[in-house]
Amino acid sequence: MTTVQNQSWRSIRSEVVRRIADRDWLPGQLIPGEVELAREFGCARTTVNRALRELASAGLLDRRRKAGTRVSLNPVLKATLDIPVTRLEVEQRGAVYDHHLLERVVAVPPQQVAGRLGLTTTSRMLHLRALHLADDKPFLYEDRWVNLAMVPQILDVDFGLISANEWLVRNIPLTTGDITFSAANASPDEADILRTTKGAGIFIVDRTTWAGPEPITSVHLAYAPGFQMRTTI
Amino acid sequence: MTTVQNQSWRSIRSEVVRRIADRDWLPGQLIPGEVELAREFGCARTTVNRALRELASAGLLDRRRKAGTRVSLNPVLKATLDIPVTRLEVEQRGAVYDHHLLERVVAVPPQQVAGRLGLTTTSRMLHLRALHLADDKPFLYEDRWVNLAMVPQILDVDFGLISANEWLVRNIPLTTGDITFSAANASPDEADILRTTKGAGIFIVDRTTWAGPEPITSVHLAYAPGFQMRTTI
DNA sequence: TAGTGGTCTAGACCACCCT
DNA sequence: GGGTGGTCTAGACCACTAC
Repeated sequence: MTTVQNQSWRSIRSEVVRRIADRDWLPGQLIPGEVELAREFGCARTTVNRALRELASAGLLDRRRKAGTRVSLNPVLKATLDIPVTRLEVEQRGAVYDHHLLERVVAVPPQQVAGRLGLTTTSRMLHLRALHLADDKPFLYEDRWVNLAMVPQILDVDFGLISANEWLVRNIPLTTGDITFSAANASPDEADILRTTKGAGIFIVDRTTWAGPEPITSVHLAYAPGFQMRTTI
Repeated sequence: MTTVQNQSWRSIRSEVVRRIADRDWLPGQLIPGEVELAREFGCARTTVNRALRELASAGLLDRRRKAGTRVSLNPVLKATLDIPVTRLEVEQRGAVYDHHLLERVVAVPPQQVAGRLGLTTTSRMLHLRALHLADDKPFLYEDRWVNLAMVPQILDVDFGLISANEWLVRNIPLTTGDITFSAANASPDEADILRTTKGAGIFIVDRTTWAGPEPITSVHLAYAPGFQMRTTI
């Protein structure tokens, strides 16, 4: 047994990754316990625990009390998407950001939107439609409903100065929600707004947001053709 | 000052999240140091550190030595996508999985593919085209190139038994890479294979995979219309 | 019920970097 | 220079669960 001294938890993590990559430890195989690894690496069990815990949360290891730690059989690929405010998304692409408010009206939302938000009542909500521009070209068409019962102060916001997107992020911290990504064909309206042709394949994001148990907003985003969302694994 | 005893790091995390949500601590604001919080919560500094570290990695806090810990000004929304093997993706939707190999040939890849993989040579690669089915309906069309210099043993695989996707995950552990999500209009070929109409909006995933410094595979995935990718924040 | 990982402690030293 | 977070230690108790 090789004993390596003065290893930080990162080194231990690397070594474990190496053993998996080199197939010293095969998928599904039980690896030594924390105590034994601590002996081998010449460090405290806490340090080994830190390394293995990180790898487990990354999906590379499966850990269970009493059962021990195994190399994952089906290492689920985890892609982390950073979804910034639209303004930053545009600026990160090296373009100049601008946005236009297309519609701002208080109305009763369609059944579909109310359902997504878990609202059975027919209470009135704020309906916003906006176009986000990158270098004066259409980038993203946003169709949003905001729950006025939760965010009444949004009625006073000047959306010429700040987008609803950005205002909500700044004023309603710590929201949870779900996101759906899909593809669609541009409707005539969407094609007109995004200055493309009807039927063009467009990238769609639907997001519903909650602050604790209370629904805040539901938004439908249609990106202009050519849009790509990138990430690294 | 309220002192709470016997708090686990999860409780501390919750309390910090509450203070941010309730705006006791405003975005950009410096929060108390670990030592002071440990005093307040009646626990060891290590425990506070664990809680704050997790929140920092979630993007909710910004931490710097000497500068202290601040509430993030622009909490970037982080969506984590779990990308399982296609077979599991289908089965998780409650459908029966099947797949057909459409083409399997060794050839020189087009310039675009070689470029993505960082290969300037015109070395031959394995070209695979396959259709993944859910309940006998087209689910995903896969167009893949595999670097034979790195994975020669893939020539012996019977892709009637296991998809290339699954074989690679099982036999080349620990890959890195990049993923691009986009929308497109189905080409005549794609429409034919996916049994849809030409021009239908389809969800596209392009993934290039590396094992350390060596390129392994580049794959183009076209999902059947109606496909949605979901996640929770 | 025994073995494994999960967590907490009290203390220590160090790296970083703002002032 | 000094204050902050980053990490490590040695030990302890506990929760879970396979056996």
